[in-house]
Amino acid sequence: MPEQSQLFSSAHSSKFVEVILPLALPKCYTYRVPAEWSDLIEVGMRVMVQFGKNKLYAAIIRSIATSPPSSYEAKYIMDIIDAKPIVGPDQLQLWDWIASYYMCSLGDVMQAALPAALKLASETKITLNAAAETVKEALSEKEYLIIEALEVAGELKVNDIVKLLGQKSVFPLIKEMFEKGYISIAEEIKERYKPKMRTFLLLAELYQDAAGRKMLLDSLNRAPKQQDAVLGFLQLHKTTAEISRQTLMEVTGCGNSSISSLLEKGVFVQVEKAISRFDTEELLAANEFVLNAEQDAAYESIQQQLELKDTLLLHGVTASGKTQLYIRLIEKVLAAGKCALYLLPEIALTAQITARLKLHFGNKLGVYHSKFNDNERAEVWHKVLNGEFQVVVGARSSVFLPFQNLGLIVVDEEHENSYKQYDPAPRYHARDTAIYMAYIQKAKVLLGSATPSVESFYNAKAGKYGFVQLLNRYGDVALPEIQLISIPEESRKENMFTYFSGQLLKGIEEAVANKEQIILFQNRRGHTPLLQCNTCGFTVKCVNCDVSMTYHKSSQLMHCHYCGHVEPPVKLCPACGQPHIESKGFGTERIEEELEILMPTLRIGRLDLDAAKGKHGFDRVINAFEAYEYDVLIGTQMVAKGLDFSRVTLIGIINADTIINFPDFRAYERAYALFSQVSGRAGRRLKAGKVILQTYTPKHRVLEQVVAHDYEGMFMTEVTERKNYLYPPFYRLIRLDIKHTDNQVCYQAATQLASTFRSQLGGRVLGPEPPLVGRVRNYFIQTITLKIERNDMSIAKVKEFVRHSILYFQAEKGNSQVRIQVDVDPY
DNA sequence: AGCACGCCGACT
DNA sequence: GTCGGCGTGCTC
Repeated sequence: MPEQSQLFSSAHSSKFVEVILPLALPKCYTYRVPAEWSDLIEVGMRVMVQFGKNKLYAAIIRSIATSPPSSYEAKYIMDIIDAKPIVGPDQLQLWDWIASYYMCSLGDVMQAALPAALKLASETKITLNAAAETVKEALSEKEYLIIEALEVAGELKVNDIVKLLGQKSVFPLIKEMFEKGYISIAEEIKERYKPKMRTFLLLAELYQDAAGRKMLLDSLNRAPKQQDAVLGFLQLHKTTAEISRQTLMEVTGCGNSSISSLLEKGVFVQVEKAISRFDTEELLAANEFVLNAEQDAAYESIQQQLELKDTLLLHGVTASGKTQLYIRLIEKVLAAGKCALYLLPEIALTAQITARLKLHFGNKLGVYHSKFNDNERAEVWHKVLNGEFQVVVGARSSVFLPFQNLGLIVVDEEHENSYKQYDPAPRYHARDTAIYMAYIQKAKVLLGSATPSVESFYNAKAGKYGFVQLLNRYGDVALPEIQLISIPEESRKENMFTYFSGQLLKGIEEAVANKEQIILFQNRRGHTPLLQCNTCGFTVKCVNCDVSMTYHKSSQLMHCHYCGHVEPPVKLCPACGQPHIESKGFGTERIEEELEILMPTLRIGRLDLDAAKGKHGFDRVINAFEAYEYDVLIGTQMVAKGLDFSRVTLIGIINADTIINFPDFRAYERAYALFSQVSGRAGRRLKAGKVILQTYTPKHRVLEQVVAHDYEGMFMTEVTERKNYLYPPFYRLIRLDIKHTDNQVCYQAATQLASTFRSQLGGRVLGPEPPLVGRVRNYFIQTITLKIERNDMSIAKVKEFVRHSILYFQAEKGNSQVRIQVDVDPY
């Protein structure tokens, strides 16, 4: 890399770019652009910059200035990566909004927004210095180790050396070895997006006409394989303009060597070309569906209301044909020359819905979610950018795709909490982000759900959103009948067989006899979630987290579901040494095991996070169930989401209580949604389905509402509760998690912060208190919750105050190791 | 994030 | 003494 300061030291008409770095930094940085490049740069392009000592990053240009910064000398950008911007001004405006609304840095937003292949960063590579002759005797032990490893591996990363030596600070040593001339150090950027290449064959000029072809074929009389290849080529050429080497081999069945000979003879010429990763050869004719009268009325109403309102809630019972409405609306948007985005919760992004949309939109449709690899995601990004994809179905992160003229965003299953990102910042809600993006691009938003979130339903009722209902299932299939089973009562009647009531077992038997299928729902994976000593009461906990270990039968190990730590199961109590370890509670594996014992001929499949592991694990189980290889599918939440099996007539909910009793203000809402959704899996075609719901509290109001399919009833009671206890939609919540490896330090930090907040916000501050799981991955946690009323104090002011308080707190000595996470609108 | 610098305890 | 850990501050 040339010394830039010398190259460009006389520049006088340079421009200055303010860039976003893909790091959690509180502000943006300004770099100088060499004069000869100043006409090339545009906002939204990536530039390569050096940040700090020697790290290189691809940064996004946020703004361009013509005068230099006053207080420091700006470094030069090293390169311009893009010929055209990869994000538009609308995207950058969205990033700004997210950073301020969700209280995170622009760098965090950039990390979430861009597909990995577009985020370049250098990596320090260490190689042997070929010029140096190392005298092995003169080396220290560590130097010797490194050089030996380099001789074997060729190159090492800094992290490799950390591992090799088993020590943390490794830089001084590397620096010293570099100065002695033993090694070379280079910052390497790997270009991560690679277009997919394919080799195509062309027939040489000489053989283009009939005479030439005849001569060619005659000359190959003694090489029948090659003759076949040429004949095959000519045949294909009638229908396809470009013939790849691979296709020709597949079609004619001739080998690599025949084609190589033909290339050598100059019959074929070979060219490398970039091709799309999303070949949609099988563009099937769109199957025409007709909207029924209710859908038709809904369609008209949606159109009308969207003239006046920007967002509309479509409340449609399961299987009422919402997807068909979405497709019609998207078609209309496309006809007007605009784009559409169809958001789905990650887990529901199954082949089923994607295939349906593909049928309608063919190669205008892009699919975007985390199961795709880096290159595929980057390709979707580029195709949205150049307008090839006018419709995208995707999970939450697709709100970041670089659309320029969105007409409609559909947020399907609007109530799903997986729309809220929790783990790395930005902790954004894709539904709310979509609404903001639609506002930027003057597009409309359609929220759809059978069980809308209380917030959205409230907004609809209040007239803020448009509102349309679909109250009947498509084809007038009846809603499933839900039967509550009281576990205590059945136990008294001795009608419980381990976890199954007599009614449930009978239902399973009947369904199997009718060649129908059953889904059993148990919202807990693994075999035994709690191992407890019968003698002293000790429970086996994770070494890193404050949760009990779950025994998994499949691995024969105890797993921590929070940090992934595994251990062999204990035989003796670690506290008292007695061998009386008792298994308490049950997960999907245990249900499977017990059902196998009760009904040995049953064909049972299981679908949970463990079974769905691997790239196609999920699809494999689903496909097997669909192909009737199982009678019963046992699963967690996963079985509830958007799957559609025609043979399923019975749903069993093994135990409703853990979900209802979850300590969270949204627990009832979530329970209602989950049970309704699981129930909706039953009887989607001709026959009405049945749901057997086992519980310890059959009189619970939420369960009564579930049985009555009374969404509005649930909504009304929830709204009252929310109003009384100061929760959304009446109040806004901001949650702060304070984390530290030392419980005492953590508590003190949280207390200090809480009192700072209280000085301004008074009773709006709750806590600190430890959350449900008080320690995760060796970090103790304290939580502070802020409840801010909607109409009084400006939320922006509160956020600014909180941000300042945190900044001030962390600048104090001794607080730098305290981690503070802010979660706006927590879920 | 990642790297330098400075302070401090535990070893040759 | 000095090596290596940890806390702090800064990066255009």
